[in-house]
Amino acid sequence: MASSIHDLARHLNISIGTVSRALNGRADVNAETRQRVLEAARELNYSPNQSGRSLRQGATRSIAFMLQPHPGDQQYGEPFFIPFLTGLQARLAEYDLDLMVVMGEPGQYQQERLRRVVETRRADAVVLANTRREDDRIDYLSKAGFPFATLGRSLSGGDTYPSLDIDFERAGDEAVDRLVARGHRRIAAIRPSLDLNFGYLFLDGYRKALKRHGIKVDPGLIADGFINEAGGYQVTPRVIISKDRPTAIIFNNDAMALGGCKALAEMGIRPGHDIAVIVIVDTPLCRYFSPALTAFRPSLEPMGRRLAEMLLASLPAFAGPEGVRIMREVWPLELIARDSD
Amino acid sequence: MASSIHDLARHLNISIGTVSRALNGRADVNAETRQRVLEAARELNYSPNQSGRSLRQGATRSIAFMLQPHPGDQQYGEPFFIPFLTGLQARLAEYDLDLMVVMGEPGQYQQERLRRVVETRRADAVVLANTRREDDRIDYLSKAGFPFATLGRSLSGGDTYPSLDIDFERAGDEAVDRLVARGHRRIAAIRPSLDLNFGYLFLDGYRKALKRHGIKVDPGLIADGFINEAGGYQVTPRVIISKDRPTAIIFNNDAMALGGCKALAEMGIRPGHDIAVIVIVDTPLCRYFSPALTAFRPSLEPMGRRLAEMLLASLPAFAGPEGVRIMREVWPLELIARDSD
DNA sequence: CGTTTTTCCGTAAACGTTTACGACAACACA
DNA sequence: TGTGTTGTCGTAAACGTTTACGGAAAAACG
Repeated sequence: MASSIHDLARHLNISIGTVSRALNGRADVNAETRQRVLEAARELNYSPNQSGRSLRQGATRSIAFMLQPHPGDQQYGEPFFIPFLTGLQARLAEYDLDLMVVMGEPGQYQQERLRRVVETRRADAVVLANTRREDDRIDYLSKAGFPFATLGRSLSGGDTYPSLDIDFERAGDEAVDRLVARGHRRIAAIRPSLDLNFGYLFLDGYRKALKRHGIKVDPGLIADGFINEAGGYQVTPRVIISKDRPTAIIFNNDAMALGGCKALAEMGIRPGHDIAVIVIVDTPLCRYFSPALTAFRPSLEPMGRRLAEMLLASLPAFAGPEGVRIMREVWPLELIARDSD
Repeated sequence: MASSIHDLARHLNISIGTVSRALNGRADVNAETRQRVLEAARELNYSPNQSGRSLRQGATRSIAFMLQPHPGDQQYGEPFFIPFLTGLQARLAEYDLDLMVVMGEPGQYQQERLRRVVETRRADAVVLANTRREDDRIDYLSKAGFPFATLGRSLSGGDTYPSLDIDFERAGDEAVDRLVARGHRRIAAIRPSLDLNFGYLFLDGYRKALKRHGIKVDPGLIADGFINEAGGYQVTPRVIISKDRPTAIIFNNDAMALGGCKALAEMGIRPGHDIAVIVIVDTPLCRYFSPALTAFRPSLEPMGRRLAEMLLASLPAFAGPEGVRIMREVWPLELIARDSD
């Protein structure tokens, strides 16, 4: 069934060394012999066995994508990741690299799974998602000297690895800008309570913009909640209760925004009429919600492709003539103005 | 850095054969030696190199999931697949199997990518999604004798492989039932135009239920469109235009439903008021749309786990004491009644 | 023609495992 | 004591590649 390089060699009456060299485009093989080898390979339907290759070369030609569902995130997961994954795997495929997807149990750190991938050398590098502010996965990989890149920034590990993130500061900043320009002064911010770094980045931008506009930051207008619909539902009333009610809310997560809007509805407060709502990361849900939610949208598929490139550029085996480069990029979001603000 | 079985052997002054047997729980090794080996393995932080293992055993311990985006399906992909993938990979992980995700270019058949996986033996089996009515991927895998399972049914390949599908016939049937019970007699059906099998299955159920209720099937009430929002938007007016307007529409896809509702809105027809709308496969979008769309919902995460089990049961290396079994299952959907019908 | 260079190819080792086989010692049994 | 059995381990081959090395023939050069 599966023909090996030995079959080819026997069939052609030459040595396996020559066959291998011919197939790999080595210079020291006669043009005619190469031709014969290639023909025979087609004829015998030969493809190199990846396990043999991996063993000899010490490289598996596959990249692991570590996706960690947030706690409570069950039914439909993050729509966020499919387009990112699409881009990532598309670019990797161009380099003949495979993509392994490793998920953790929802809400559980995935150190074990990560260790397994690294120690059994199932992948040549990993891509981390759901980056935490302090991320022990990053510490582990740095210490182990295992190549990786992250989607999202982290305080861990220094500048030793490529990372690509969305510009949450700027999004927070621009959201405030937009709201202030529309006359709002009391602007609430709702973000996830976990150690997810983007919650901090968002808040930085939010604070900075308020300060620029001479608006005092009111801690009563900032709330943290579980990063899902229930969390948004639960925590939103807290910023509403305050005597001097906000006229606008910025949600740092789409699911939380949906839950928040539900809570608002129950309080008789209509987004887009009685209160302005902006969501920092757009998903299709924002578009179809009623009222359609104004949101900041990232370019996920291009980001996936880009992070693949950045990761490869950091790997000696794939680095171009300029040598290994550690790149860090922060990408802007695009404001999609809809009906909620 | 990476310690091999040789390092262990040298460290303990025993042969690599014994080390391997000890680690693999073979019977013919002294209890005390095994203890020493296990300790040394922990001490030297040893994990078996997967490439070496794969090469020797002729098995990679990884399963490929072939996900093929539909043409035109770009920004957010199918929210459908994340929970399925979660379940699939969770169960596979229990068997220490990895999940490789292979996507095709949107709208392009992925034969090439599939051949590559099979011929270079990068995976031990594959799981096919987006099953076509006649699917050349299935033909290829059957002919090649490569193990696989499918999410979705197909006419290709006979009953030689495990498959798990949603009961689209019954969903179509029940949707009609429900609408008839509410007084509707003119019920339109909109489905994808591609060769996707579920479009046919749905229509079977739809026709069967109409017949049971003594309602003649009106071809003017059935339309095929591109399986995305634009397709639904484009094709929905066709069934509306007919002189004797339908009072209800069943959409066989969530994206098409959203596009269809947009078209209806532009014609001044309000779902839930002027026309009843039911969607066959629920996604979060249906829930947040306004009006919230009544829809049939599958249990995707359990289905993912189940298909993993079914695939493994069909593999000699994993089959239990009953031996290899080829299972085919069709799972019911749950009706989520909302506001659109 | 002799020497050097180039071209091309075969040999064999190596990557890290698993496992069939046989060896040896200890033990049991008659 | 001789024979068979059992327990434990070492040896070596094998999986399918790639590649360092060396050698033979051909070509180039003086």
